[in-house]
Amino acid sequence: MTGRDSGAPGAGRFAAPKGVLEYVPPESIAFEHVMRTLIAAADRAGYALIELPVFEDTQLFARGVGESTDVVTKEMYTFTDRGDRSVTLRPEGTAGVVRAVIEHGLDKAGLPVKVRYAGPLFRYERPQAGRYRQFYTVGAEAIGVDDPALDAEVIAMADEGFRALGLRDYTLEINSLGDAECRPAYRELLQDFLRKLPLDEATQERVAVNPLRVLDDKRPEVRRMVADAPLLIDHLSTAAKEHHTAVKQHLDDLGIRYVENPRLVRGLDYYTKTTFEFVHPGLGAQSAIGGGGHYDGLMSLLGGADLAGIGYGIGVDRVLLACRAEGVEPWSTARVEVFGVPLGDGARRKLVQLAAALRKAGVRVDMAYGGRSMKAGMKAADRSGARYALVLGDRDLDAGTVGLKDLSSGDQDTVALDSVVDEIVNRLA
RNA sequence: GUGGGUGUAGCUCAGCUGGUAGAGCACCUGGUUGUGGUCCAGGGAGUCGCGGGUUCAAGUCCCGUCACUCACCCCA
Repeated sequence: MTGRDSGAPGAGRFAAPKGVLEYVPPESIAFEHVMRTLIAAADRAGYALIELPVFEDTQLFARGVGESTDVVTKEMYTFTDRGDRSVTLRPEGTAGVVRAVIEHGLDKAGLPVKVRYAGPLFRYERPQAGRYRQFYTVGAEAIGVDDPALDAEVIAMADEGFRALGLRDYTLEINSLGDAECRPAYRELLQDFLRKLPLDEATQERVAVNPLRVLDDKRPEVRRMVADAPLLIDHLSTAAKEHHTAVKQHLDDLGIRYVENPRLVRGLDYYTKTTFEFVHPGLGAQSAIGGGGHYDGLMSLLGGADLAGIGYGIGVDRVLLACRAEGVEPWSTARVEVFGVPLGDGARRKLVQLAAALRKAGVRVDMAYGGRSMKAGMKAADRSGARYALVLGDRDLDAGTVGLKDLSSGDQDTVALDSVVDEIVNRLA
């Protein structure tokens, strides 16, 4: 069964691949609004677009994200191309950005390097509410300067994006994962603790390869067992502790509310010091609408200079779910501002010209096509969400006028054909 | 990878112990020979996910299969 889908409605037709979300009108309007709003927040802080491939050398992710992570061990879309290279659809954004920064020497031209990106990520998982195999993120990274103020800036950008959309019911959680000085010792301490617990086999394995993640287990029985586990926050190095304190100070200064979650661990190995997650209750079993953190070793690990970085990834699909859950809808579903309704061939010919002229003037315009009745045309005008209908018949044409109807009030004025573009531009201004 | 739920019109769904496929919404046309959002009338549209079985007869029962969906695990 390749490509065909005999189980889909209309058997024998093609269906989208499993686990992908598609945005078709009118939902796509909301999707695009969310995406643009999130991007705009990063843009205002001086993060420039970086446009990268959606697939990379498999080893980039294996090494960068971490061999022991779930993402690498079981969630990558990996395939061999015709040149016998192993490539992988990007499961996250940061590794590719760091690779590109190194490859193009962006870190040689002044620090920090501040870039943003937006697009699809891919993870081979069983789909469910808020979790898809192809999902959309908006991300930003600041690389090359190790300053808690940058951590705060990145968090504030995400917060600002959510706020601009009108979201309220989310919570910012923060934690510190320590640094190269304190993390190894703590790791051993934690392993010693965890090894004494009667954990299931899979979890014991996790204790061996990635013990921090056991702290983040959702299962109540595991939660109970690790309730008394030593926490990294109590074992931070002086530098990591200062960094953490400074980040919180900045957040306080900015009036950004947060809760400290000492068990917040992220699924990717490269995080150090600050980690954060924005959680929202309206996503089914998922919780994070965005998250990110600080990474000290990733640049050098991937062959670049020993520079720190901080970044976030925001899930556009999940933010949209959050908007729906909160009932916020800050986008307009109006496709156009003006809709032309012609009656007769001469009128249609003139309206085609008027539409073009209005578009040239920056007005969004559509019109009724297909030579149908005026009633059908008005119906289409109504559905388009336009504020004004331009009603033109051959009688008006002879008189050199056109009907300009306000679709919400129903009032209609007669306007001279040669001044109607100016009239509309003025009214919309 | 493991488990639950669901597949009937474009959408949301009804369809009882088997008996000739339905509703609402949407869409199209007309009522209104040049005016939408309300109302009325009419219309188009479904291999009832797919395959097999039982039966005189299957949307309905049985088996298989596929898909979707929710959840576990984990994350955006």
